[in-house]
Amino acid sequence: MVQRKAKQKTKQKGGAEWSHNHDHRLCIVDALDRAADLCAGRGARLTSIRRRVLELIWSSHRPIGAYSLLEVLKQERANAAPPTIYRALEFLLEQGLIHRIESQNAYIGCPNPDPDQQHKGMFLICTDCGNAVELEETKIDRLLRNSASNQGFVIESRTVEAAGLCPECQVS
Amino acid sequence: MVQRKAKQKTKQKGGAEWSHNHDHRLCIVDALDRAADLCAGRGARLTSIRRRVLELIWSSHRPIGAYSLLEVLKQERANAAPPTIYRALEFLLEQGLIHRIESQNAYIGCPNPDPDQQHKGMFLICTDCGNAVELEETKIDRLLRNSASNQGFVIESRTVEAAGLCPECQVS
DNA sequence: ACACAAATGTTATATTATAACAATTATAAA
DNA sequence: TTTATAATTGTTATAATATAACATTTGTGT
Ligand SMILES: [Zn+2]
Ligand SMILES: [Zn+2]
Ligand SMILES: [Zn+2]
Ligand SMILES: [Zn+2]
Repeated sequence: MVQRKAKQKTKQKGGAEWSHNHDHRLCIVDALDRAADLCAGRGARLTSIRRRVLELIWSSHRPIGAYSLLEVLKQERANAAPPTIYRALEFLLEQGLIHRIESQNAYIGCPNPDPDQQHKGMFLICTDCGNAVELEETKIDRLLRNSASNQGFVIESRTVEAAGLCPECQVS
Repeated sequence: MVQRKAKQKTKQKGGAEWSHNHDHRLCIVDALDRAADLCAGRGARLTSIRRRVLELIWSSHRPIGAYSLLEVLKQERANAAPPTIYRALEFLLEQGLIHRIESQNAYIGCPNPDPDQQHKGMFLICTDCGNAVELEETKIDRLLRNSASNQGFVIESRTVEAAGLCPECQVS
């Protein structure tokens, strides 16, 4: 287990992400710590490339594209190429550490990776500032499963992405 | 107004789409008729290319990609090129006659285009047969809007796509 | 040290989508 | 009907996203 002290105390409240001025360094540190723990517990190897890509994804709360990541990574690692990024993304997705935003061909860190099973997030995405936050709405999930079930359909995975204006971007 | 006789009588019940053996010619005819009516009512021009692309999209209940459409269209119209397809898709999306399935970069016909406002569908997509059906769940939509609203977020559009097994593909 | 598997490097290519400008066609005013 | 105008389509090129295939290197356990 990686050294971590009083993680609970540093962890921020849910919804803090809409605040454009929160201390984002904590988001990054927490995400990398959780990732290290999860991978260690699973015997999965969070190599330096993978860790760095995860860190780059967490550089903001905005979904980021594969080639944007590549552009940055290339400055530190001259031989980085598309497969470098896509392999890291594949690993991080498998480990449930990031999610793919289908409507943007982009990737975002999962703020609450599940140790047991990987989940697919539900997102609110601001069309103005670009920030996205993950919902934890089991009710919606249940209702969707029920609707499907009424037609005899069994859901295995789902994509829910809502675009609109976050509270900070509604100048009113 | 295009000639249409007793459309109500030919129209199939909701959910018929999961039946792999329904009379799909009726789906196509209805879709093209409705499209013609809607466009006429709006002064929008359903040109032969646009109409043909819509027909090709309706050739099944499976989402179809732009380049698959192009492949077919090229056989009838030698000078068809990517812009030919993408312009038609853009028009059909604007008119609310088709939807884009984000998780597949593919397009599917809307079985119930709204004369007034265009909506974004919610889909159940079978991973086995590939068929997709559109849900009409206002409850889910309302719940999602409420969840967003609790965070001060205002939804403008949304993507809901659930993958799984349709009743016909659950061999059990 | 050795064998093996996993990860990364490298080159090429596939897939999806748009930009830019020219030519044609539909619409309606003169 | 002619003519002006806007909408649509043709055409060529390129951007953006993603994967295939195979070589090389690195990590892990024996
Ligand atoms: Zn943050
Ligand atoms: Zn915002
Ligand atoms: Zn049908
Ligand atoms: Zn099926």
